[in-house]
Amino acid sequence: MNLKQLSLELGLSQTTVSRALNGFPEVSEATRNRVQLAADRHQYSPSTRAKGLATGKALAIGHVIPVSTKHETMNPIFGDFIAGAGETYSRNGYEMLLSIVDDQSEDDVYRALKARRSVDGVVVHGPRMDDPRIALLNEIGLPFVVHGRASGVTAPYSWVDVNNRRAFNRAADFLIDLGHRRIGLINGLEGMDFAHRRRNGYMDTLTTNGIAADPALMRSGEMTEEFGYTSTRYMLALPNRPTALMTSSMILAMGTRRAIEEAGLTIGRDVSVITHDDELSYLRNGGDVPIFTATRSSVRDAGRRLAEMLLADIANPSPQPQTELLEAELMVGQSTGPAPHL
Amino acid sequence: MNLKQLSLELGLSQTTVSRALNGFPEVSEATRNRVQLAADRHQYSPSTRAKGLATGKALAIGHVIPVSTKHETMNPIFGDFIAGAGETYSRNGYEMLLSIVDDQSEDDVYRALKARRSVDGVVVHGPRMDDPRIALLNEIGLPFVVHGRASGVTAPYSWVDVNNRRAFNRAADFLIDLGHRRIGLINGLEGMDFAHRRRNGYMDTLTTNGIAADPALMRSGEMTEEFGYTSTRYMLALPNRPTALMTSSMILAMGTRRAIEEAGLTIGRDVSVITHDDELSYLRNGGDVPIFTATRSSVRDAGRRLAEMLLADIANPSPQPQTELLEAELMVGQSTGPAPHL
DNA sequence: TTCATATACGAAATCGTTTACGTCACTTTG
DNA sequence: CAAAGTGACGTAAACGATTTCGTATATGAA
Repeated sequence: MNLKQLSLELGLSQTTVSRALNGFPEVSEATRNRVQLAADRHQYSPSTRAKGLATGKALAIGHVIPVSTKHETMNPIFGDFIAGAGETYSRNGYEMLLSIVDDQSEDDVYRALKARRSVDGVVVHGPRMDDPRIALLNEIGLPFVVHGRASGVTAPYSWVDVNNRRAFNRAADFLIDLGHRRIGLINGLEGMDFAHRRRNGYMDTLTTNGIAADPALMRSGEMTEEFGYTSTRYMLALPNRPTALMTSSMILAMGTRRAIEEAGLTIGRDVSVITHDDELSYLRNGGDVPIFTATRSSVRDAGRRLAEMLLADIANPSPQPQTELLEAELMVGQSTGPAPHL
Repeated sequence: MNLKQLSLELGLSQTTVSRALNGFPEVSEATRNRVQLAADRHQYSPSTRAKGLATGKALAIGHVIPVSTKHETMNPIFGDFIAGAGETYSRNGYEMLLSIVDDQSEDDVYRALKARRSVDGVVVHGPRMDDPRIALLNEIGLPFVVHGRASGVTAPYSWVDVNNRRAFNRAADFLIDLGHRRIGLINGLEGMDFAHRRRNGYMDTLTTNGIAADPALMRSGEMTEEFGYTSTRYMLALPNRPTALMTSSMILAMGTRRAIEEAGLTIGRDVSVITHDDELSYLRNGGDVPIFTATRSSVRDAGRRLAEMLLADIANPSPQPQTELLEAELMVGQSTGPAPHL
């Protein structure tokens, strides 16, 4: 069923039918009702393609998900993030276009999305330091919001981010208050901006408290369970092993737990662990009492907020970019305790 | 840059330019080259919307991801699955449209996708037993392929699935060969078709070997780490506790491991564990020697195969549906060993 | 020479919407 | 009572491609 057929059946012009359905004032309430009823009856929905052509809007947002070429690894937070964003989109009549792309040819994807006019805006995932995508998107004039920030990029841009630095400040502070002095950090890949900020937060707090950062206690890599395991194993084998560990994700923390238990040690007694928790739906950090003490911030919520911001900017573009910094709360769980006397 | 501008600049008609770029024979090689060069120079790409209107194809595939309303849980395999499918799509010039939807209003989404003509086909995720979506899609005439199967649905349909039954047959056999008689199963939600098949595989093998299935040793629920933990904890507290456990996912297995270790037992010695492993990129099951003995089947690969099947069917529709059954291989790891004498 | 046949290109319709202008019959208003 | 609104609807031109017919020129055969 298309507009022409519908208007023919109603004995009205396409114009009137279109106006009736889109809520324009110059149509009487009587006909509007008549049109609406007929539309419902035939389950009429305007073709997105035709509508897009006519209005110049795509009514779609693009998400470009980078997949590391080396390890074919994709960030597990991604699913929950788009679940949040998707909610907002469908509530506003937008669709979500997904591009999975190896980090090599990412530029081309953005250019293609622009050239083919298939989206009204895009979300930038997993920003790295000095990320070139921001300049690119500004250049080609495609509205965008970044999930995270890109240190080193001076041009203004919109973003939604967690206060990674403060989160890791607080986590480190908490451990130091418990008497820990040897604190390890198992972090994401160096180039990733969030990893950079977390490390800064961690190191700041150490030096503020007169603790020298030890390179042997700082590892960064792909955030897999295995990396958490091997890193922890390595650190626990050090002559002067850490009494506490901070990890950048629940998945890493699971690997950490495996290594700690394999070494015959007990979490929260021999080794304290604090992790960052994105509140992934299938990795709930326990019930009332969290398993891991964690800096917690819902990535699904971030998706919602970011989508709202992007849609708002598309609806009426503003020259100055919007930003939103989400705070992570520190949830004390069973994985931390006073520093042991080694 | 659009077609009109490009053709104007070249001093050709839109027809010729369009034909040149789409590889039609009735255009000389000389002009074709000239056109191609100009198109590249201006980074011209046809507008998907206009192209879609003209051709009647959307050049897009829809993925409808159900999110359980109760627990807001989304299946973690989803990310890797679409990573696989996405590869195939972009190689064939297709785009991927994502709809996150609570399992209540799923029907409406399919109808809307059809009515608005925004996709050429859809992928059905997470089929349940007697899944009504298959009948619906057949009724509204939208090409689709199911990731998994739906027991109880008699109408023919295309699918790509893992041989869940055989996988769990083999896992149970392996445990029985090791001398285990008390074998627990921690499975996905009852209504899910894969869970049903896995349980059948498990029970078949038990009865074949003269072991009565014990309801206390069979749990099913959302496949979260926590469910794995609580289920295992419960089973280990039984008077006649199991010596082996089978779990339906790596995430469940992690919870299982936590419970086992918390109980002061050792995996692979006191309690053997076999899990199904979808080869999620961030949950690699160890290196050369797997951590968990597992029935392994790449969900990313399934995504690739399914996408190819769907595109093929769209290109030239065939009356009889295609199906592909992927076998899982049993990888022996460190989590299994001979049954202990209790 | 003449007619048929390629070859290479163009004019205009088409896809399904939206929307800038009309238009026409009734009120108002001075 | 004539001019000016206004309310309710219609005509037709976009939007940016593809595609169905044509058409002009060159080529070959009769």
